[in-house]
Amino acid sequence: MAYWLFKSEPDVWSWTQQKAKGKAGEEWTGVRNYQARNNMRAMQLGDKGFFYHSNEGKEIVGIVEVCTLAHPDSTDLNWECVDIRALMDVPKPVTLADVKAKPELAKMSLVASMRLSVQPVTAQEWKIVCGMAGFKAKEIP
DNA sequence: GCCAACGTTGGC
DNA sequence: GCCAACGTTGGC
Repeated sequence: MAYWLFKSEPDVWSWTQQKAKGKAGEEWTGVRNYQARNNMRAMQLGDKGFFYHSNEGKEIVGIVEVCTLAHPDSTDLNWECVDIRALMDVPKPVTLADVKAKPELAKMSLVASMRLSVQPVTAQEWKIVCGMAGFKAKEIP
């Protein structure tokens, strides 16, 4: 099981909209970057990810799960995407400033590869961020 | 709204 | 295959 981070501008696609899609989930369309696409190709069913609001908020607001493997992006068949579904809110959003303030997270893609829109997250980073988000050790998704 | 970082494109 | 020009992302 791997962990990821999905960035979205709330103006374009927000966590509220994602949650409204429920268990069915929604295509993560619009990625036009090879590295981000390769990350999606590597995803397995059941992989989990953070849902991050860029621009407005600049914070991790929820937990999602990959529910469809990479397939052609319906908005441009030359590209690919996965489907993700919202699992739960984060008890307390984790802001970019929070992440930057943690020396242990200096290597996290969110800080180190700022512009990448679909990023890998290590198991350790996942744990730390979940802790910051208010999950108790036993509740970490 | 500005601009730095960085990916992509295209001329050579 | 190099690299300058250009476009886009996203923090500030």
